[in-house]
Amino acid sequence: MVNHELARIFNEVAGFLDARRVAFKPFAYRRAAMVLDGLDEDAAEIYSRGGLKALEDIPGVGQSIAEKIEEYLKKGKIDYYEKLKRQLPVDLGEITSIQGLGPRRAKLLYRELGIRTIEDLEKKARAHKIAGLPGFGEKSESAILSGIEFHKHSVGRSLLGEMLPYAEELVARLKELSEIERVDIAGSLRRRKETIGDIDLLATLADGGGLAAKRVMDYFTSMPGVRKIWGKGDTKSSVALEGGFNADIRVLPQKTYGAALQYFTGSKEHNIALRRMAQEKNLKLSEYGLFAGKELVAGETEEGVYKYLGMQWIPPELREDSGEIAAALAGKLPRIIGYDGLRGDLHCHSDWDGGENSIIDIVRAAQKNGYSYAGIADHTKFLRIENGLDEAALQKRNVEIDKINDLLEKEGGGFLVLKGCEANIMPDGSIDIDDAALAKLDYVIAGVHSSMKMDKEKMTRRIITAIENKNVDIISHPTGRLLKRRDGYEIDFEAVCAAAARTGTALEVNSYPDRLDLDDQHIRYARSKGVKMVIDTDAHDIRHLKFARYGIAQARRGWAEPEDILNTLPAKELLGKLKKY
DNA sequence: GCCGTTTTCGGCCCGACTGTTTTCAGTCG
Repeated sequence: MVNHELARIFNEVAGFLDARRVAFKPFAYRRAAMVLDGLDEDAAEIYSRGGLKALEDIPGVGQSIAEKIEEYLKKGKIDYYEKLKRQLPVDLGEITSIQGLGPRRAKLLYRELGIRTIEDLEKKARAHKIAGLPGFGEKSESAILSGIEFHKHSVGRSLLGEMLPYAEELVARLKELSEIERVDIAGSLRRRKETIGDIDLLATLADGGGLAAKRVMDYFTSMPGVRKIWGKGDTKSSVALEGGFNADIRVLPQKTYGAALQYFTGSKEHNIALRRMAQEKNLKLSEYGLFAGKELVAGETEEGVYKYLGMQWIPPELREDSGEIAAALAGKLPRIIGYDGLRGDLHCHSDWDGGENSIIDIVRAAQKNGYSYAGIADHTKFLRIENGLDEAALQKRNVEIDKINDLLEKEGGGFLVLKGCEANIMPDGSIDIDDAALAKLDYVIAGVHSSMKMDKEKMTRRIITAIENKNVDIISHPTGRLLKRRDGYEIDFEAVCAAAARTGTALEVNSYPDRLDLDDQHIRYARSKGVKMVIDTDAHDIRHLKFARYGIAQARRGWAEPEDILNTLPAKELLGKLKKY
């Protein structure tokens, strides 16, 4: 998939243009990057299918960008981008990933101090060369240093939402090989952690011959997208892929495949606890099987291993040594929500607030997804840049939704469009739009989108005030974190949960790949306090509806059962469970 | 650079916040 790389390049081009104060073009390049990133079809396929014309049919891609994509596909690089990079030889993508640094300041740092990379930046900041530059002071310098610390923790890990589709593509390709019987994703990716270090694949061979294994290794190390081969042996190979991922494959014997899958899925802590337990029963557990003395007693399947140890099979999402082993021994694992457990999405942005798709397009996509309702939660007026709707516009949109519901009824019913919004929680906890307008909606989502640097006490009071608003049913992305970019705002989550439980306000599990907010720990705490949740995608494009599985994964990691998640219910029951006033 | 119920040119990308400033530039959502 070249889309990801193209998106990265176009985002960087936008940054270079920003640095030179070029107007409007950066916006165009960023839009094209965003669309490319969300595309299902590879740009290379689109081009081979329909040439430049087909590329220009991509929303946000016109003649100029289409030609640059063509150039990239033919030459592997884009002259315009290379030229911009020569003129400002700075790793813009990296530097601007530090909070508070954008293209303009990156340019200044290069001109004044020759800073090109994060390493340069850290050196100069530690040497106190940055405070004193025009526009920089003591606070900027220490903010840069703490931004670098944050960056170090997240570097080298990729988002689940980037990695999983890529890994699934690898699995599909490997399955085409006649030598291969079975391929699985293992490791933290199988456990659906929110960020992933690398892709671990396990496979068994159809006939088990050594020659077949060699062919699998040859195939794996010469796949398109392989940038570098770290290692290549008879049963294990390791490669670096474009996009910065590493992937490993191991070929394993069928007889003990389950034990290997268990071992390589982890987590390490889960495995240590499991091995200790096995030891107490005079058994020995390793990737080669479960042994009583020298006799192999289980190992062909994972289920067999767990069963022999006297416990339920544990879903990979729970394997973190956080109580799942005791629960499995007692036969009391939670009946966690399934990946097909949602009946609708309550957080879709339509073209009314600048999203990509019309309401009817969202309906069709949601129907295709097997949903029985879609909630349209457009931004409200405070968020001007997101084209937030004011009272009058919201009312007009409601009329359109009524019309669409009439149409759906004529088609035979069975699908409902719900009227919602994603309102803004102002610094004092009030909502940016009139109560009367909110009261006309089926439900109201409210979220913090501004003034995020409040202290903990103020931010907590702000969110609780919103929770106590009789019109607010759901709090969106409750902690505000952005993976690999910034931590959430400071809040007293226990107090927020107490208020949510008291008022019957639901908290959102936002499925957007860089949010996943609430996270697994928060979900687990919230459900322990009886707080209801909804799993939403925050889709700005119908292609984002498929992000739901990342939110579901997070909920599973948080031990959530269907009863904890309101949008596992049919629309009528769901509306009945939302806050009453 | 893209786009078109303002249609092939002329709009589009606003407003709050922060830190550095005494009136503003840069960043962010």
